Amino acid sequence: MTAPTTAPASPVVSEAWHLMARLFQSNRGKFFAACAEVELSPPQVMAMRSLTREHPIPMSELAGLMHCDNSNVTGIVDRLEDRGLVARQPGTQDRRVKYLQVTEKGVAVQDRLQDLLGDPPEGLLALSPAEQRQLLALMKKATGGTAPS
Amino acid sequence: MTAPTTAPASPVVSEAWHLMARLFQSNRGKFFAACAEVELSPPQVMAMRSLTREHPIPMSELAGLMHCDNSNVTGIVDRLEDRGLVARQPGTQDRRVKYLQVTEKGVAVQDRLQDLLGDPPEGLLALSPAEQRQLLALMKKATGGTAPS
DNA sequence: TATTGTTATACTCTATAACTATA
DNA sequence: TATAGTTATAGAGTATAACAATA
Repeated sequence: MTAPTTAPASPVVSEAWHLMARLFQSNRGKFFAACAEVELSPPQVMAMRSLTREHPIPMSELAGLMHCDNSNVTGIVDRLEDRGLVARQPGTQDRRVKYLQVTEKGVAVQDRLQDLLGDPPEGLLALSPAEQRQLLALMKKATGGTAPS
Repeated sequence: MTAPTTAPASPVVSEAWHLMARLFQSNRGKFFAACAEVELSPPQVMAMRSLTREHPIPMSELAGLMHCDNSNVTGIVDRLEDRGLVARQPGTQDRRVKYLQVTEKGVAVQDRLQDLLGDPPEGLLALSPAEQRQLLALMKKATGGTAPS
């Protein structure tokens, strides 16, 4: 990993990336609307979207996913816990770590967020079925190296 | 616009969108690193990325682009102006509006940010030239409806 | 001694409402 | 009166450092 094998970006893929970025940018309004809908701040929503009912993770892992410090997560989780959306569970092996358990109420919020945010932006729906399959194949290849965690 | 003509999302395009979102998510680390590099906060970086030297825009337009209130932009622009990256220019026609002019120093920061953030993520570079052209064609179609402003 | 999560601090972001200066 | 931007205020996010409990 010391020598980045990164091929230089061609103008073609650079423009494609730029347009992809635009697609995301134009989708941000939907994200803020969803935050307002569930009455959570954007970081709180990102936290809820990072957690799963099946696989509780430690505070520090959530901090990593959110690209912020452990100390920030303390406050964010405090507020989510105040609302009854998540619960801290001390680990059985290492009692320093606290696992984040999504509550029933939290799962309902997650489902609502999925309804609000899961659908692709309209631009993608304009693609024909064949083009949609093409796009999926390309994205599978592009994310193939990225482990699905 | 009252009857959304949105076709229901197929599983195919939904999965494609999900993978696109993952590509963006895995790119966020680069964004925060770029913020640290230029010593600006994420909102300040977003503001700098929203402005152009050639086409100054009013404060309120920047607020719209950033999906936040005018009053937030006041503080963000205050700090950018303190650093000499932008300048407020009162409009000649309507002296209430203030146009945001990027300074020389601001352009340098914009160029640096483009270096740090303009390149596509590695996953896209793994695509063959033919696939890259395919992706570009798809993105052009998907963003075709979205006016380039 | 090292690590997980919390607390303390200072600064920034955010929404809301009240204000000013223009129009 | 309406609008563009500012100011005031309170709550939330953020990085950093110091700290407690545990390992």
